Amino acid sequence: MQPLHQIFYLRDSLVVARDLLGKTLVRQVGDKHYAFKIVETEAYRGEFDKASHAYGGKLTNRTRPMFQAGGITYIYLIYGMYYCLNIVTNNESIPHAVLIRALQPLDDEAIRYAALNRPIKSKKVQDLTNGPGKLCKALVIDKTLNEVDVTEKGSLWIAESITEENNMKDFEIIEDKRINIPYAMEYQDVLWRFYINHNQFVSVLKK
DNA sequence: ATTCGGATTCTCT
DNA sequence: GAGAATCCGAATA
Repeated sequence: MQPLHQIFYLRDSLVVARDLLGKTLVRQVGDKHYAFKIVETEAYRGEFDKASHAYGGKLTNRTRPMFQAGGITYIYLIYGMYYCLNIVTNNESIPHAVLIRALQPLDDEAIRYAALNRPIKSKKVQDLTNGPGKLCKALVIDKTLNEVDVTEKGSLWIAESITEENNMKDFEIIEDKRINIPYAMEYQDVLWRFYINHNQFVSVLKK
């Protein structure tokens, strides 16, 4: 299993958000690997996207990672208590990013790791990683993993899909509005959220 | 089944 | 000082 090359990320976040579906996110701690399938994403496009933290090219300490070349993480704290994981895309100085909204554990090891770090009452496995805040908690992703290079093996990286089905893109992609961006004016209704149809780990289904 | 509010703290003005 | 790319439990219907 090899990391996706940086070329993959040097494109518009709208394209990368779709292409990341079915790919494998690897959380590496010590000599252990925990593998998860990416099943739901959202594209944020800084220049003119009012939902983006980098709207209008706004460069601050927080948004700085988005202005780097694609292939690194952008992680921020939201509502004072949850982290969100984004993958920066496009070229340097174009602040595009893809929010990872839901993951599916690919084996029992991954499930155990998630359950250990995010104890919940629910018996449903889906509830461990079916949301952007949930998956960060379950995979122990916080600000210390900000600006991590996901194109090389390390604490967090992304690989090609591990199953033939996903490599063939043999699944239907649903397009829908992004979640919880009421302040984004005309951009709150664009269909920039993508998820794998019928996947049990998706956080919010289209109405 | 759907709606509502509280938790909690970083970030920017 | 305001507000946030969320989650969960409680209340309502």
